[in-house]
Amino acid sequence: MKKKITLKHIARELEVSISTVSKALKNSNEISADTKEKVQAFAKLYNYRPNNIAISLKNKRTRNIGVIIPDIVHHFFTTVFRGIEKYANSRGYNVIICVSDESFDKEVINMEMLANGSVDGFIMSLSAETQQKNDFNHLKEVTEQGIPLVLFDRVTDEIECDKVILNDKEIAYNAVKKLIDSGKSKIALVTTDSYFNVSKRRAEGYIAALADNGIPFEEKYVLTLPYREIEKSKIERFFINNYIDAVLCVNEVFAIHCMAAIQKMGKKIPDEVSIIGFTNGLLSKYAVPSLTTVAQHGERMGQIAAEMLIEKVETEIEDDEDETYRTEIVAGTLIERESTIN
Amino acid sequence: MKKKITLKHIARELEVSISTVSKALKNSNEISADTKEKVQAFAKLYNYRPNNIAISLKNKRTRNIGVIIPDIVHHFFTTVFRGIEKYANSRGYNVIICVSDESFDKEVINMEMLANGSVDGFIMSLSAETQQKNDFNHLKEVTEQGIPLVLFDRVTDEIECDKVILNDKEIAYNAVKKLIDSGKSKIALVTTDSYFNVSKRRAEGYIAALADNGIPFEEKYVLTLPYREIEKSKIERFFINNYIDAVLCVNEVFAIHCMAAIQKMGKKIPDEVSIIGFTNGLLSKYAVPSLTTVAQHGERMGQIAAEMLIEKVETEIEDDEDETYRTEIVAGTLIERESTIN
DNA sequence: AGGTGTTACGAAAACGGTTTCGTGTTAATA
DNA sequence: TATTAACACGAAACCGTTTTCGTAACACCT
Repeated sequence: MKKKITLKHIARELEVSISTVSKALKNSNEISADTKEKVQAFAKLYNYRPNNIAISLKNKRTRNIGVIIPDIVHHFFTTVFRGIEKYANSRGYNVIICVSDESFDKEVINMEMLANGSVDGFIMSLSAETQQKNDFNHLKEVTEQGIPLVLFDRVTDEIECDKVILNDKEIAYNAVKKLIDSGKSKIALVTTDSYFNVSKRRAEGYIAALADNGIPFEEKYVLTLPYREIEKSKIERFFINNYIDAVLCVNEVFAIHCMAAIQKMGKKIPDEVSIIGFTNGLLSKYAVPSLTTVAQHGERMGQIAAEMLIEKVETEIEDDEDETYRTEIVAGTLIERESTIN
Repeated sequence: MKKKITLKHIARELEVSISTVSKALKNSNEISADTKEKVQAFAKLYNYRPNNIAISLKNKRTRNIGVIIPDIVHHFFTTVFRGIEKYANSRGYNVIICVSDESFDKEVINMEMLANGSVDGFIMSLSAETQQKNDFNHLKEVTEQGIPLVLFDRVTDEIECDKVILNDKEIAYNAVKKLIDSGKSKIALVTTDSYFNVSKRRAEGYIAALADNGIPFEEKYVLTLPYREIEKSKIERFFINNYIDAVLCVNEVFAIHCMAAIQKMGKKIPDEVSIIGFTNGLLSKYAVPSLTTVAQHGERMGQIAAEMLIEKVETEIEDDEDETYRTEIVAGTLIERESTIN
């Protein structure tokens, strides 16, 4: 077993001091060409690599980014994560990931674990429970310690920090507009509980589009589903009890379920009922008929979040001047497929 | 901005030594009850938390696990990751994740980055390129340094370490057997290039099942597709040129594509053509007809991998006794849905 | 009074680096 | 010949912990 070699070993072996070795490896011009060559050759031979932990301790910078997301087996979050990871890596950062599993407590524990020196900053999307409780003290504590934080998708106004979100309202508006333009008027909204900010914003777009086109908003056309454990029968009843000719769903899985329920009733998609979902994942692409959907550009969101975070991490903030925070809005794209009329 | 408080701060404030503070916080009985109380109260008041990095440096243990996977936007890998993360977290470990993006070079770079003190051990699944090149020196170097490594799913015989794999051959055998039992005999295999060990093992099961049931193996019934960028026309031609009544696909996406091609020809699934895939993801569940598939139990695989790794990480190996390695085999489960005849 | 034991604490080394500053040696300059 | 500057290197502090070891102060026993 070859143990890792340290500066101390090299120094002892070459009968120089540790400082000399350190400087020689950094090509410092304090050190003679001779010595540098000797040290560098030796280091190369024994494959010397500096210990990251020691460097982190010294520099008070870990080059680690903490990412906290509600779920990892989830298309949108994984695409965002890919964007983060790619960009962070290209900048020499590693990513530590924690999954809150939609739980407030886990989110808090994970943040606290990572906040004690393990990471230089956080990128996160709030858990369902956190949004419901509306308790953001763990975020406050972190930012008060001067640790940068970037929130994406599931954000909150309560915390001042950089944010990346989709233009949820506008794109939902556009989606509904498209349904209306294709002749639909009995348009349902299938959504989650309103403590999801994202769903709330999408609902606003839905309502605005109806209003602007002279279609009355009807409460009964809104179906609210739990985030997990969807009851098929509830969906089926909804479509049986309401005459509906188009549906906007706030995610892909809801859309697929709606599609199944509608097809089960013997209605044709898109002619009798059109469907638009959110999250341009595999399901939308491979569904039969394929699903018109809002691409959220998760990878781009992730990259932007990582850019913003690293920017903050790497710029020393002067104590006197106040921080400024940005909210970056990514425009969704409506991907038109077979579930809507062209 | 509240800066993080350290032992030194507490010591100065309370006019005791750093060692006393450290011991007091650990409830050492070297310290008087009075002093302990004082220190602990102060620490609590100022919300003292020890610096992870300093502890890591001191203990030469990071409580970080490095996970290197080929892709993150991939159902199977995310489920495995979830298993790893859950278990690791419950044991007080954090997970640093790197994505090799199926590239050998990235895999090497990522390993080297993490091997210099950032993690206590690795869990990984080989990139496509690594399997193709058959070059595992980066793995050797890591294990030679005494850093534990657990390989899952895409493993190699070239490296001695703990491994977790699916019973690919057996479960493929069972799947094909099921197709045969339901009256099928023209059974196609849709697979990836054979440098994927996983595909190779599944092909063996396929061939064995045919042989055991007196069905001749025919090369022309094997369709090899690239891992990415699938050409639909190639699949369609395959089914047009060959009379086939059942298909075994080594993954879900291939299965969905086959299904589309078969349906396009106007053939009925499962009566005219039955399909079985691997990876029990959303696609299989929500496809129409829904897809019979082999559940790989990714989350369990992940948990087992994490257990094995942490076990190795936490047991000091005596230099004299040799290490022993295990290969844990997880039994897949055939989930029967509508794409096969019951 | 001398020896022994206990209690309660501090000094210092260690983990593996970086960096500042001091200094001995040599060469160039006045 | 004395002064100075450049060069090449080492000592030591520092990052924030843990842990070993030494010891002052006191009590107890003979």
